[in-house]
Amino acid sequence: MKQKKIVRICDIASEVGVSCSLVSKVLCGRMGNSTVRPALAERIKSVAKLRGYVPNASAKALFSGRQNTVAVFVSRHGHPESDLTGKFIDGVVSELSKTNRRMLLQFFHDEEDFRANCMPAAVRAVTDGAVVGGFPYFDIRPMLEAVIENGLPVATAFSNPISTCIPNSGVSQEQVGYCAARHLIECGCRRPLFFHVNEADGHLRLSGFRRMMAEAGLHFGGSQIYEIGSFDSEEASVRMAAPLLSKMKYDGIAAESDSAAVLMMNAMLAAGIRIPENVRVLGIDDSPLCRFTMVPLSSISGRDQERGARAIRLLDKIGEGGEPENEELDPVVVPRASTIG
Amino acid sequence: MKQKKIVRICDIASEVGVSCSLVSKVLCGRMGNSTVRPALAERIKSVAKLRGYVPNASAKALFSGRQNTVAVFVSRHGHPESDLTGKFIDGVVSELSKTNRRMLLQFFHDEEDFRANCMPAAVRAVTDGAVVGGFPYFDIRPMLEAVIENGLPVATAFSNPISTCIPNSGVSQEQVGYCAARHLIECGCRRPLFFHVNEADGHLRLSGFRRMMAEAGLHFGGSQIYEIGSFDSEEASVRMAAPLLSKMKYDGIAAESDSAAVLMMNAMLAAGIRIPENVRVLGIDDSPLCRFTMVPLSSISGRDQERGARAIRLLDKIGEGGEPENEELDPVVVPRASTIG
DNA sequence: TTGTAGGCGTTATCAC
DNA sequence: GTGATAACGCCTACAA
Repeated sequence: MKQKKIVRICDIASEVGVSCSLVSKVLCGRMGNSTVRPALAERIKSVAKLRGYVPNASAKALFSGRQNTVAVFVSRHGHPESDLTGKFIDGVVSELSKTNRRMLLQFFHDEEDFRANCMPAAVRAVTDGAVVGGFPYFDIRPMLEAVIENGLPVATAFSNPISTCIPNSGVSQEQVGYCAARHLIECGCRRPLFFHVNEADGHLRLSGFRRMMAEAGLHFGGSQIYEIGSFDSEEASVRMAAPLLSKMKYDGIAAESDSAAVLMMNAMLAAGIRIPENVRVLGIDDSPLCRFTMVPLSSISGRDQERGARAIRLLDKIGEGGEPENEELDPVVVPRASTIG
Repeated sequence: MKQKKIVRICDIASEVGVSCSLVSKVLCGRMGNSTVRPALAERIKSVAKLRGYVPNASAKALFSGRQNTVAVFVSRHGHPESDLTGKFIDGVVSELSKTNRRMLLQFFHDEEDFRANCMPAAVRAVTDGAVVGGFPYFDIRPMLEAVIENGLPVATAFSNPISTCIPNSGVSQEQVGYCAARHLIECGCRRPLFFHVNEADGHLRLSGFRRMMAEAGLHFGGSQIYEIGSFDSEEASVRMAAPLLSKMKYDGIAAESDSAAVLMMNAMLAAGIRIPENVRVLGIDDSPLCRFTMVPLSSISGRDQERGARAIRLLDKIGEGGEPENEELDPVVVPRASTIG
């Protein structure tokens, strides 16, 4: 493989017949106290372009002390079908590419994993900052704070901030619940059930749901809340729930995940219940699978892609010395046939 | 934010009272013609560890001329629900992390996009190689070959190699078709339909399917092949197909995507057809959604995660001067209720 | 308006 | 056994 020579600043300098420093100043546009004849500047630029000059990133990084790399840690939680991580990474990548930065991507599964793989000192030496997204493991908080103490900016993209000193690109889980209830009510529901996951943000969603129900003057009692345990056990839980449902009176279901919603929907359809005529069904996450269910599933989107991009911007802000800021996007309803027929 | 001082080799050297070069040799384990007293070596290592020394990646890269970064270009094709890119990236990341390398990730959607965003000269200066995966756009082949001419190793993870000078981590599409037919036959099918996508590897899958049918001595005529156009139009196509099906005689369906399979399955279930008792249904890609369909969907996996890791290894081989090698994994059947009841 | 010198952190070579 | 030195490519004071 014939390794074509990489052109350096001094190659251009000697071709044009000027000094390296002049070429450097012209090419990076920061002339300091110097000036150049415009014609010469043009000449330098055109030769650089002609020879395909590309600055050596390592040398730049060595000089500037910046790595042009951001560490991105994502916990791939139990719902691969939601493609939350894919959307998040999409957003991060598109934002980073605007400024020609690279990504050090690492997946983790729990606190232990995080400690072992994501936060070794190397991160400090190889990156300019870290963004953490995915499932909000509160246990990693002390580790993140330690990293910040070390001078490395950190931002999170959890639904809610996990530390006052870490900027977070979030989405209001209370609003998620509120939106869910509002949408169901707008679609005609009067007695919805809430499939509750006793994890992370579940209680916020539930309280938002309850708030909207109250605002609408509708009854929402304990019997309308069905606990499905953790996400991991949802499949089993939903199977157990299905027969119970026949004894209950309800005209809508809001589930805390698309998968739970789909499993329920499938069970109801199998039992001859019509969706959305008899029961409206609403999920959370706007998973790709929503388009392919027996009745396409309405869902609430947490705008993960946008939050990925925003996390990077928040990171940059504190990198420039700003105070940690939190952003909170409002979730949006993505209506499909399971609620609007 | 109190920026804790980053410790360098010379900090350790002065603390221990030796020279930088000795510390460097000891810490990176390459002593050249030198030797050290074991006790001193221990001392150096322990101080380095104590102070949390981490080598500066930029300086190393500058010296060695290597960037410790691999460019990863992925075309996010039309099937986000399959999570193919997620699996692929997972594999790539896990392999890269073994050797402490970073990733420059870029998504592209078509040839034009690729030209504009993925192969600018910068890639050459910032990475040690590039891996391209996702949907196999043949149009990018000349661009990749040009990159190779420039001395940058490239590997692909397309189903089939697109160039003799580019190593590929593939999966036999002919085998995908063959496996699909074999699985259906093993499940009792005698007259399956094949939902054919006239794109990329469709013809290979079809010929593999046909081969197995022939081996089994079963008839497989043109009326058993239903063209659903491109992936983009599959939703519409399948909707049109559904009514036609009632007039056809068949006991199985192999579709070239999980989504097409699911759409068909939903249509059949709605028409009162029982799955798998009346018709066995099989998809391709082993998408996350397979677990959540009305009847869980059997599917053929192209082992994308494994192929991501292998692509990196192939890249490393040619980076070390090896000849381009192709690997071809065999697909595997992931059986679920839609075929095995 | 242009050039020179020094430094960023590391490593390999060679001298002591 | 250990240390001095140059080099990797770029950038910025400062000198001319």
